[in-house]
Amino acid sequence: MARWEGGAEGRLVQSAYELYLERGFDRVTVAEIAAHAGLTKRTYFRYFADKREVLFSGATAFQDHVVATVLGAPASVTPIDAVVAALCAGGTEITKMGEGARQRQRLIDSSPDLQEREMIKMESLTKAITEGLVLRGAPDATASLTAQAGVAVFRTAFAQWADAEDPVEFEFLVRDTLDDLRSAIHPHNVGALTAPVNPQER
Amino acid sequence: MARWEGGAEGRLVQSAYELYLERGFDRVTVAEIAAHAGLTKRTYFRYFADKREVLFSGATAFQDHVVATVLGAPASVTPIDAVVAALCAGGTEITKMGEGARQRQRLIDSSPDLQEREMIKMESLTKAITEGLVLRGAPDATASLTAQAGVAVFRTAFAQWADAEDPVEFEFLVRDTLDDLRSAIHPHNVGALTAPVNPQER
DNA sequence: GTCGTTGATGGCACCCGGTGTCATCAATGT
DNA sequence: ACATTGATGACACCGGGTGCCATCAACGAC
Repeated sequence: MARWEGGAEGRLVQSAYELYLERGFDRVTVAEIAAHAGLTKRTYFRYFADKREVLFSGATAFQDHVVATVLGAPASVTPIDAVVAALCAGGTEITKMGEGARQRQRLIDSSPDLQEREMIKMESLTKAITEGLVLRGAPDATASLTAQAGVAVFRTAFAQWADAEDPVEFEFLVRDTLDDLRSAIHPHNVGALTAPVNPQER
Repeated sequence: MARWEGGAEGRLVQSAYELYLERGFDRVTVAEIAAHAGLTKRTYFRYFADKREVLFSGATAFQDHVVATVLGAPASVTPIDAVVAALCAGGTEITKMGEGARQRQRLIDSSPDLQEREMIKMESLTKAITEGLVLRGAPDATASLTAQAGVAVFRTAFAQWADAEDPVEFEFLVRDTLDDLRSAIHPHNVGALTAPVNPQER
């Protein structure tokens, strides 16, 4: 029996990754994960709220780290730069996990259920960053939009990193992505919105 | 028996809204929704993939409409303006539902499960818009970031509309929000990212 | 008119995710 | 030795979701 051998939570995480990667998320039952870790289904649900949460155990730590970095940025740094820098630093930590991080991302991308969960984690991250920016003195609307933009940059850059064949510096990807976003949003033709604002019927 | 009375899907949607709004999403069972519509649980799952999907039956139509509007915009319009104009037009249609749309949004905001589903619908919308922009000739990265920015603007503006006490013109909210995003992203201090890129330890 | 065919529905058994409740067992302190 | 505490197991239960087959109305062919 593995009972009382300690490290139950870690064993559950390990078992979950092994089985999910081997068979796919929806072809594994919670009871199997628990048994593979020498535990039972009931014990699994004492550590994780549901079947998906075991893959997001590090999410709160990541979020707290990012928010702390935002709050620690000098007041002279603009909100968007503070957010992007914080996400860049946090993301760089993740990329140090190397192939493991890529595997996890591929696993999440393979299941709609897991994508849903990742989306809401990103939403939670966005809201936390927004609060941090408000604490720094930014207006509510600015804070929220800045957080959303920063997270969009992070997601895009991280997806590129995970897809890349050869190892890439995450920081460079983030910088380029932020530049891309800026030029994509830049009002080349001022007032272009006003004229064809209602081209409804075809 | 309501069997063979037709309009089964519509009756299910109606029943779901009534019960969800009355008791809250997680205090209603699918069997109850079906019974309230004179049908059975089994029939419910022939029309909707799961318990949540009944609240998102119009999502694909909205998405298709937005994408079609993007594709129909003149080539002279910039991607971001095309996306925002399309989402503005689609959103204006939704706001015509009035209090019903607000009720639905409050319902979704009251349940994490429903928020997850809404997130993935927004993600689907973002991907569809991205494809549309690529068809218009935009580079992949630009298309994706533009779509994400546009959807962020839409979400922010719609949330403001749903929260507002007095009736507001959705188009004005969208315009203001896009302006806010632009100024939030604008590089006031060029190069601010390079210096404190790694303020990790506190 | 009767007879197949078709499509929508009901009924039922089943699996699995998730929870409430209580029993069990090891470690620890007195 | 004994009580306490905390983690675990065992079990019953609910509800979401599915596979499979039976049933029934409508419709067309003859």
